[in-house]
Amino acid sequence: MFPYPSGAGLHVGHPLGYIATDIIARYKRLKGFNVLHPMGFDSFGLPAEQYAIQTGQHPAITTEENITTYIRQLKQIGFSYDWSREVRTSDSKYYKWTQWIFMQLFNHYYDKEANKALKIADLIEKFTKEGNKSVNAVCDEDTPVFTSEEWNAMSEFDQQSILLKYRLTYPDESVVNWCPGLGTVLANDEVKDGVSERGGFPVEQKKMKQWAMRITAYADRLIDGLNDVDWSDALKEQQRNWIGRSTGASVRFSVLTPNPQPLTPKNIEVFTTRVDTIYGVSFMVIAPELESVPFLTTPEQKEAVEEYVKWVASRSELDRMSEVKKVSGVFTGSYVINPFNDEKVPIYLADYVLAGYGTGAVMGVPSGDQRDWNFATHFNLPIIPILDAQKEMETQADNTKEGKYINSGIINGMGYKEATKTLTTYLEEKGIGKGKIQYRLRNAVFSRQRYWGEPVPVYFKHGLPYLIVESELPLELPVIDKYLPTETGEPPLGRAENWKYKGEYEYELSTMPGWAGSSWYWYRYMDAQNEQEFASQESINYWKAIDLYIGGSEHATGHLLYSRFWNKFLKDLGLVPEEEFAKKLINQGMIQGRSNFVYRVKSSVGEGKNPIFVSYHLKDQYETTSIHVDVNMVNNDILDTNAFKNWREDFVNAEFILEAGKYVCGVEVEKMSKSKYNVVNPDILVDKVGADTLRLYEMFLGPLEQAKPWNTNGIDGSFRFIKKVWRLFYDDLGNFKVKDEAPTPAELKVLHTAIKKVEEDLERYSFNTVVSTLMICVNDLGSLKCAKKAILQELVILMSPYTPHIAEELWTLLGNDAGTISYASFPKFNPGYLVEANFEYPISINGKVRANISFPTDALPADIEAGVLANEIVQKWLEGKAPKKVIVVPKRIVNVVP
RNA sequence: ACGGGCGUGGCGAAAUUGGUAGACGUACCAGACUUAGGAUCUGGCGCCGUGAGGCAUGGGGGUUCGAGUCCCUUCGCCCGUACCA
Repeated sequence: MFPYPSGAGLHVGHPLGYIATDIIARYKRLKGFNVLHPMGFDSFGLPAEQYAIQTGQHPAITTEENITTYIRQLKQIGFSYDWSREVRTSDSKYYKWTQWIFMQLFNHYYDKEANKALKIADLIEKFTKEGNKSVNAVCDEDTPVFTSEEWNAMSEFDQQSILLKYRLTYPDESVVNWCPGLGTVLANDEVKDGVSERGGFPVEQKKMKQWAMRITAYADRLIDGLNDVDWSDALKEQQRNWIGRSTGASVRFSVLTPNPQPLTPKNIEVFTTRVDTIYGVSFMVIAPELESVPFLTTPEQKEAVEEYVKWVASRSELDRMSEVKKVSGVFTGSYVINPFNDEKVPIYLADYVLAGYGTGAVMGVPSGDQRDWNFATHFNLPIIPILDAQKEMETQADNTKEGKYINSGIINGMGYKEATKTLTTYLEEKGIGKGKIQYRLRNAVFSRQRYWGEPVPVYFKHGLPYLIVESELPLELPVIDKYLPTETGEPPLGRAENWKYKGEYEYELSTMPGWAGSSWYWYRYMDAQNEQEFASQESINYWKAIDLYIGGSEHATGHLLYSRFWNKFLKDLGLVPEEEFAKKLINQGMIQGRSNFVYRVKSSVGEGKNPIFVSYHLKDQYETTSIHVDVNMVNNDILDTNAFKNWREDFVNAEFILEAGKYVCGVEVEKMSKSKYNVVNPDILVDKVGADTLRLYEMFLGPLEQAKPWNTNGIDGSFRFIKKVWRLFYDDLGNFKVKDEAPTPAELKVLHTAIKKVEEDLERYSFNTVVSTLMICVNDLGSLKCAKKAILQELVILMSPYTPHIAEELWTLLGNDAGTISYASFPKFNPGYLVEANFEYPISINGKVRANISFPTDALPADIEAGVLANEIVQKWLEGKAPKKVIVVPKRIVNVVP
């Protein structure tokens, strides 16, 4: 995943995934593959704009500077990127195509019959010929049904308004997450616990006109496609939950109110996943936020209802979440009629029903749902058992589906499956409901009231949006002098002079969200310079999709979902070949900060006193204050006291109470942040120990997927490895000692054990164990005093994915041409060199093969042939040579080449 | 509450399908070479035991010739979602 180029530069957590992909890229190249391993920058975004607001500096300038830093840092770590393919989402040559894809979305609708996106032009043709009755397409709920005559008689305005209900991107008046602190709207995945993910500002619900993406059209394919990708279960499950598909039925209840008004709804529709419990309905609950509430309220209940609605509105998101268990609600005075048994059912308001999900109305079945049971118990509503297997109705609901139905009219005596089918059929026959699939996923808001993003290639005529002409792309971001919203509350683009299409029509003033540019960028890598297409068909069909994608799991319901959506859309258009854009995904674990502390003795603070710091294990003997200390002055938790004295003016005269002559610091794992002085910049490490050591160490730290605190305590080991490798080539006096002699079997064994292990581990993306293997190999060769060119040359190739710099240097020292290390030169494993491998023979117990007995080949007495009974072999072996150890390995046969 | 994952020495961790648990690295201890060492090399390093040996993968139980690995149960931790009808 490409990075957002932040002002802080690369920190030590960033390269983790990049090192891993670089290793795989280099390894695959060694094996002869053609590898596309690029890098780019997600360079539109909020921080650069916030900075611009504060300083007046144009975001393009800050972004450019940051990217320069990033590139310098990345190059320093030695990534083998093909920089000629670099992309930047804020480059107009790039966002031209982001805008182009937006236009395609505007020009397409989702056809349920074809189960793919089709051209709006085709839809118009259908409307002209046969209206929309026969059209089975994804559209807004309120889309009217019309005939071809009606369509053809419509004004341009009305026709365009209707088409907007079908387009895959459309302006929509909807409730959005408005963040006053940031002055923009946020997507659901950008809001965490009622505050903005970035900045932590409060977020409120507000009705606004916004561009939206009809991602819900792809809900099913987004769920189904998860079966075909090699992603972690946790991540797939997260996406499934986010999409939240539930299968059930919608049922329409007719309203019975003593005081009907013109705006009183005639029916209330509910969605239920348990239509089989319909005979157990004893009340209905609707969300207090629904517009129809006042029209369902009787005069007697008016006061109570208004009070309740007010109370609900006054409660913050946090209050609501913390009081989930508490039952609250109020009776409206009105009723609905259960269409199955004509029972009169009271309508209540309660805040456990969400306005935003389904229809905002729920049928209450206390016998089958715990929340409904709580509600019914609280308000003394009847609890009707509907299954003969249900029991203990006095203490809790029973949501199992076992048993036969009772008290249930047409489904009495049936089981769950049959009942559901019968009821759904009945609903559809009578026209009072239907089988329905409900999603939690909302259409994605696609506008940000911001400057630093892609302009939307749209202008407005008579209040309706029109696309600009394709040849006019890119629609470049205009220059403005201030980055705040206008005085009238319009987005910053409202400040741009002459920001009008053909000098006449208003352009869209909001820009695209951060995820626009990142939802297709991997295709641009395939053909980064193309000016005619976002990438040529030839290059797309050659590279197809991402084979290995590495990045944080925080993108589960954002980038990774939107990218899948856009990819499926592009596939529908026949522009890309694969349904899923990333076949294999690894979520790298977050690198946490590891803070170090010093402990200042409280009594040493004050005028004229020198501050005294006490070492960690002695601190309990004093009253102390713990102070964050810069981790860059600490090595293996031992403080560099001189550096510490020079760190801050008030510490110049610091005194220390040491233990064993050292100052030991305390440790805590926290988030990496400047204020905690625990941010480790890779530059410092590269200076100290070199890029190869950093790469090696980051991989050695533990499994890639695992979150772990950054800890440089073990980095010396990786550095020592590099030095040990060097000593295989040079003696203590600095003389080159490699000789062109034939390797011994022992040396070959060491090398080939390593080749086998490295290859196996890299094929299963076990990055950390490879480092161990390399270390063992170098240690063993050191013990053997091996300085044979044939061995060392292969070793160099083997370690080159991890430590490319030193490998390249040693490669040329061995007399090879620089740069030739990368071509199909991965050493071939020869099992014949594993001369100590065991032979295994089956042992039978009670006539059944239960085990194999194994022993080393060199212990094999000469007169034994394969196939002789195990017991006999063991006997002969015992006679021939005393065994050190006998290992019995059942049900396992290893093929060995002696 | 639900979903996903995890629990192994002082620490980071290995153990690919059930098959010699703790590889490798750190830290620590001892020794060698050294004016010196934050260099290098050698040896030791799960726990109990002088020893032979015994006990050990959060706890308890099970399957198996054999369990860190599979099953049940329980405790603890992390991540995600949160009244989704």
